[in-house]
Amino acid sequence: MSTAHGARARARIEVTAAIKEAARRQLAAEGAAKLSLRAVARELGMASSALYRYFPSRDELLTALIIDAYDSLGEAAETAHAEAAHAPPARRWTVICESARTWALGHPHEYALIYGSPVPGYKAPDTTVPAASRLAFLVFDILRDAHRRSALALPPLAAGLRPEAERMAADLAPDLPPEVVVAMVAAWAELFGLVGFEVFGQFHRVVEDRERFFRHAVDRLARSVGLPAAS
Amino acid sequence: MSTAHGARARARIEVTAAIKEAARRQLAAEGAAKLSLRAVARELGMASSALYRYFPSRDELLTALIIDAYDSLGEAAETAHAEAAHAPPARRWTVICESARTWALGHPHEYALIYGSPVPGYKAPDTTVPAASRLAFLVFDILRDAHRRSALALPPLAAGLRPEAERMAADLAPDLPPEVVVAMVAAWAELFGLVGFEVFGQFHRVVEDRERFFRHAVDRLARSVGLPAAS
DNA sequence: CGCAAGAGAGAGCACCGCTCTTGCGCAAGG
DNA sequence: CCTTGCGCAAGAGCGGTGCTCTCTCTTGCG
Repeated sequence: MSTAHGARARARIEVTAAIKEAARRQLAAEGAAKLSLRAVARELGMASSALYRYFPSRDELLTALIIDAYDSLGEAAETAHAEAAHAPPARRWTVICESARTWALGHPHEYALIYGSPVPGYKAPDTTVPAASRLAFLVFDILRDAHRRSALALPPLAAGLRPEAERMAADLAPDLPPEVVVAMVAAWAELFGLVGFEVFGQFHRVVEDRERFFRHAVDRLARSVGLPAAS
Repeated sequence: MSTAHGARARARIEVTAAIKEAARRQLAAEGAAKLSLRAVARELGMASSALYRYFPSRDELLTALIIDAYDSLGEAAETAHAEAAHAPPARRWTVICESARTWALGHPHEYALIYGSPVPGYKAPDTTVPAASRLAFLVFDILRDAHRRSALALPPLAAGLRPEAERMAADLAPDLPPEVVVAMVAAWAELFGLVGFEVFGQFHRVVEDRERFFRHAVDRLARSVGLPAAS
């Protein structure tokens, strides 16, 4: 089905890639809301209607860009993490957080696409899930590793939250203590709160030394999920 | 100039309000990106060009909606806080966080407007700052109160961050310890990470008992800024 | 080598933000 | 009371959008 049996198929793949590339360029320049099929077509020197041979709608093109964005972020984190693979868990957590921040700052519009306000009327298809999960896998791996070495302090857990915590753990990481899973999910959301505030300019005139600030906050997040202090 | 000398001025005020209301309705239905002057005009039964008598551009209308959103959120939080004015600081923090979450869940599109991805090509004017500060004032008041009662534990602060911490404290709350200011700003961003993830659907199939989860996370945030445990 | 399938072009629909001009009607001033 | 000036709405129009439909022409597969 896929593996280029034929020049036709190969040309199709190339044009598809060119479209995505032009779209990504436009995304970076203007943002998702201003992504325009006509402008992409103009840039490629083809009629706007011709694009519909490759993407059935603007939304489908957006989906492709979303998946690419998740993959780009995931790959950035994986690469950064690989270099610190043998560092202590807390250090690996920091590395991942910082690579996420760096990626987000370098690709603000793509970040907005995946962690910003959802595009109204657009429902992300399940196709995006695997790409979106890459980062999470990485983090849970770190926690599992720490847990295996018994280097994980159990965060406190409100009594009333225990059933939900156990449900979440069963779904996400059955081999980790529910306390850790809950703390991790919260830290996850909080991490993207920090990154989002910075990327979206909410720290303007508030935080100046953002790198250090982020590093500090992420350190404290690590502690909140039970990862021992380290740097 | 302003104070209703004449039916003319009053009509103007009413029409302005009607436009904002219709726009808000459309915002809730379609999102900020799809907010269209023509649709608003259609809904009000007037020519699209007539709207420009009231708002010089779509962006100005957006600005008005943004200010209203900040005010609406601020007022919700102030009302909730007033009812708990004499509770211990940690409780007041919880109340504010929960009112912010409740407001955000009830006004997702307005939330996206002020804490989501920035609208491309739109630069928020300084006019929005006062409205945006209402919530922050409230929180700093709580911290000041706790500090006055010596009920504030100093959060740890990375040595390298101290200069920045002192700069931030001087800018934001000179009467609070820099450690607390830094922790508060981080908690602030983290809070909106939690709220944003919930509002934008990122917790779908991950967290089910979101109310309790949020409450738990916010409790831990309180502790992270030095507010003593309480409920 | 013939021909169906695929690719692109172009016109057209309904919508968008925004501008400029025109003309109506209200309200205050003489 | 009448008139005049101004606030306001409307309409046409510009350049843009996503998307559809039809038509032509190329191309590479059987």
